[in-house]
Amino acid sequence: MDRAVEDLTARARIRDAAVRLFGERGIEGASIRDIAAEAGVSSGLVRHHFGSKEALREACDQYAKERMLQIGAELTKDGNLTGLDPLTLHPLAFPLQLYLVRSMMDGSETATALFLEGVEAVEEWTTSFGINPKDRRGYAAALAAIKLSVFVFRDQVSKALGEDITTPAGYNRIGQALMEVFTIPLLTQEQVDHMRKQEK
Amino acid sequence: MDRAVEDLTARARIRDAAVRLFGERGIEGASIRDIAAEAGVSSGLVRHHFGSKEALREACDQYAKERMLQIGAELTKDGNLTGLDPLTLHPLAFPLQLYLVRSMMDGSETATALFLEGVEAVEEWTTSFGINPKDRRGYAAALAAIKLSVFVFRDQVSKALGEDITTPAGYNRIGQALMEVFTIPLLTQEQVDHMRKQEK
DNA sequence: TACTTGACTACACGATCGTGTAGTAGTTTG
DNA sequence: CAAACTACTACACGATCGTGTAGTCAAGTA
Repeated sequence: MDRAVEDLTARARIRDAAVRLFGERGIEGASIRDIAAEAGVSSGLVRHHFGSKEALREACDQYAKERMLQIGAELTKDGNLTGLDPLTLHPLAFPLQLYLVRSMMDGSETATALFLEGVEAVEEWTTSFGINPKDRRGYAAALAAIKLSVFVFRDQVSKALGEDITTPAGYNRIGQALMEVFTIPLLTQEQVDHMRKQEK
Repeated sequence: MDRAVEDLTARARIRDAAVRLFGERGIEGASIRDIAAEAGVSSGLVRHHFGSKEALREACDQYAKERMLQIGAELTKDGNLTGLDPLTLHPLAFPLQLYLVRSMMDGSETATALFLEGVEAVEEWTTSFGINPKDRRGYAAALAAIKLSVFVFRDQVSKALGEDITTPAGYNRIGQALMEVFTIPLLTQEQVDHMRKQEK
């Protein structure tokens, strides 16, 4: 990050603090006073700049979405990312993802829209790479959810691995493991068909 | 469910209401008064039976974990489940999963312990089925997280599919899609190796 | 200089939170 | 029969919540 914290405007500091605290503690769990303290301003200034807590949340939604798209564009431009890479855990995206997941779980439309865009991106990716599942949409939705899963349960996964997956080393390890999931076929088509008949 | 709601003791009704509301709104988002109203009792009775909100949460943790293991045992006993089935979305497990995920995100040790047990179960499953990833532990952790992913983003996935995945029809559809993820290899081993070199 | 405007703070408001206290009704127990 | 215990309610407490109001201060503008 090339921006020093003290160089940011108060409004930006508030927004960054809100994304962080909302993401860490949930929307209900982070108070305006907490956010103001984190940003080093009075609680009244939060209201001055954003009007209400709900409006602050929407501003965070918008900002997080734009930043995520921006970061995604930059990383894919360098050509070192495929549609499957766990961009999710990239240091720049980390607090934004944390926030967006919380916001999704709280029913945010903006965050949900970003998920849907992700599904469509995966859909196009499978098409262009010649992957043809029977239910492309369902397949893409499952993959989009999977891309976020390791992130949502980062604490649990870290504990299982005995290694913090938010560090570069751990991030690489779980990334490799995730790749292996997509490399080793766990089931044969016959098994899947057999299961389908059994289910209801 | 063979138990009628009105037949449950007040304590059980409170616990069920707490699991439901904690799961839907998060721990901070559900007040003791909300839970009491949902259970049809006074807020004082919640305190009488559980002592404090934190103690109520721990009781819910314990109950949800036991019920999940119980349900899992019953379903696998019938022999119509493999280690990969999205038990996650089973009607019986649904509110429990909802709660456990929220509890995990709030740092619950009991819920995290359940996740770790899930990782170990997947580890044993891969071993007995002759699946040999380079990092078995990491592989199992990724799979454990994936099993929960579709569930966490059920609203988003439902919206992407235009079909509620908590209904039997939608549940089958996303289940099939998830199976396909494990059936179609997305990457070759060479691609994975190539990626590994690129990363850092 | 006088006026406006935007960033910012201090403080008080009603509501709601988790919790504490006191007490009632019904059953059990000696 | 009296004492004890359990399930349960009503109500009040201090703290904290989001929000509202009033005002300070600095910069720009006519």
